[in-house]
Amino acid sequence: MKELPPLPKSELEIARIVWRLQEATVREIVEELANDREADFWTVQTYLRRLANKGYLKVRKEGRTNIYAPAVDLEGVISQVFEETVERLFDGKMLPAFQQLVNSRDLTESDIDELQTLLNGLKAERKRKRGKSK
Amino acid sequence: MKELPPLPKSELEIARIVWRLQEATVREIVEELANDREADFWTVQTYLRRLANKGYLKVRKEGRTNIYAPAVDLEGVISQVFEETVERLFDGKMLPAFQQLVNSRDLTESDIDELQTLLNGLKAERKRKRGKSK
DNA sequence: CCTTTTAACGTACATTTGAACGTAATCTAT
DNA sequence: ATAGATTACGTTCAAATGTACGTTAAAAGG
Repeated sequence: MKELPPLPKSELEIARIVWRLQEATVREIVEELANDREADFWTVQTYLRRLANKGYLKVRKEGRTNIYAPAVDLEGVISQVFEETVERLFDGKMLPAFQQLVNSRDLTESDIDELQTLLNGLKAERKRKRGKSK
Repeated sequence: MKELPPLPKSELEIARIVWRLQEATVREIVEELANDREADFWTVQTYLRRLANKGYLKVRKEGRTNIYAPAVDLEGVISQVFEETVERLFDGKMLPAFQQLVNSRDLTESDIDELQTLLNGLKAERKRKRGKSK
């Protein structure tokens, strides 16, 4: 995915709501936010316009109301932002990031089992790929 | 750890160098940075002053030169910043963050084994704790 | 058709962040 | 002792970010 302009915290928060709703008006997003925090209609509207200008969202008009929808893939954006953080905090190294992730939580054995299952699946996938490439 | 003011990218970059060197002058940090990027003495100096004012670093003077040293624990700061990101991108959920971490890398089998070993150790630790609490 | 309500666009403002300088003071070299 | 080099502090500036409003226009209601 082409790298888009930086995505500050509040814009990311708004963008994630649009991704979750798949499309939304300003009013709908304001209502969604009201559950967590107070946000003026005008503020949200500005964020949405900035996101559209940056290329994260696309807009179509219905009557006088703008409908905002994702213009890029959520996974790609999350990946980009997260990797930048891992790079910045851990020089991109997975192990310390992973340690930070698990050590800061009270994991149950079943949580751990779930992670191990994931890793086993990854391992099997690597084996399959290697088998095929030989 | 008491929550300190936000730590922007460039300040974090400088702070990590101080943590690595354990203590440093402006000049030493500028030299350290020169390997990666161009940075004016004045710019680094400003960042260091901001970090000290925010409580991340402490300062002592030797002659006319300030020596900067960490005032808080690196782990605590990394944890705070990383957790904020996981909260923001994944609503604090470990599994999607973990998936993002491993799926964006070409992990070898030995990488995966290393992660498994870590998780096994964690599991054993959980068992020991539970045993003791009974 | 007129009035009221509400949304969009352009714009404004404060703070934060990235980046840097000017002057005074201190240290080093001669 | 003086000149040159270098550092600190206070300050400055631009861009980014967080937040919000005013006027115009469109839709809804009467």
